[in-house]
Amino acid sequence: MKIGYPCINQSLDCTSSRTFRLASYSEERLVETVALNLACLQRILEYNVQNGLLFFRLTSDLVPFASHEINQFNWQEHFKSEFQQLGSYIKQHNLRISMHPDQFVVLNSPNPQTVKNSIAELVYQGTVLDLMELDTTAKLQIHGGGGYGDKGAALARFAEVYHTQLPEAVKARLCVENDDRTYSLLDCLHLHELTGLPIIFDNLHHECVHNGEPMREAVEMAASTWKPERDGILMMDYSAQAPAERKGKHVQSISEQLFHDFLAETEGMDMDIMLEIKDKETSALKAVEVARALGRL
DNA sequence: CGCGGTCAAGTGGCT
DNA sequence: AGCCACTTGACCGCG
Repeated sequence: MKIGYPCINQSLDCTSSRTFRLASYSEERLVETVALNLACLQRILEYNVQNGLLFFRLTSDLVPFASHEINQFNWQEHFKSEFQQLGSYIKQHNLRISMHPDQFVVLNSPNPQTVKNSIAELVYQGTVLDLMELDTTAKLQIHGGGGYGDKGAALARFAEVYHTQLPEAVKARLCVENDDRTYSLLDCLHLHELTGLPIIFDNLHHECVHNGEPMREAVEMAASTWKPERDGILMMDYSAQAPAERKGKHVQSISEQLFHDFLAETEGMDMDIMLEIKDKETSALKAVEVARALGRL
């Protein structure tokens, strides 16, 4: 089991998510920003290794406007050795890596332009992992997309796009996550049957939208969709509901008791856990302690 | 130099 | 009908 946090480290004085406005786009600005982002990413990875945080999600902002038509620069070639060195460090320390294309990536949209943009974004993020020379256990996680009033038809459209439009390099890394309002675990299983995509499990989303499966059973169902030799072990997002806030909103800081309870409920199961909690590595470090005390790490 | 409106992109639930 | 949240704030113009 590996534990981690997404994208941003609040203890360091750098960010790998630097970007700029489209209006101020220039090649010079792009090169400068990517160089700073990659340098910061190396520092974050070193922090993670030193602190036993072996699972990390790379920010989508590593290369600003990477899938936008304004960006015609060959950043892949220009930063080839930097990516390769980052990948080498990742492999050397046996880190698990994921990326999470944002809400604009909708493979089942009725709008062909949206689908096209979504695929371009997936190609970009897959390319980052390819340039790092990571195997296909490094994943790209997306949601099912919109429901459009007919989830069955929407999932069939997703599968159609998957089979006819996605490059193999993307398909090999893609996984789909249950979301907190449209696609439940069972809906994702349906999509898994249509495509073979592994399901990345989110416990808080499952609490929001489910079909009565107890937590342990739900984790087992998601885990069964991962082919160990291709996908590695189950990845999951862990969070808890922010008290007195809108349903699905993430807590500020981990409840060690709730996390302990979750680990107890999934005793004997192996998975890598991404903590989607506002205070980032602070909670991740606490989670590592809880897992260690239970002999899970 | 700090504040706050705005930022490439989609969707659906809530007010 | 418009706002908000989403895996994550950061940028930049203005006072």
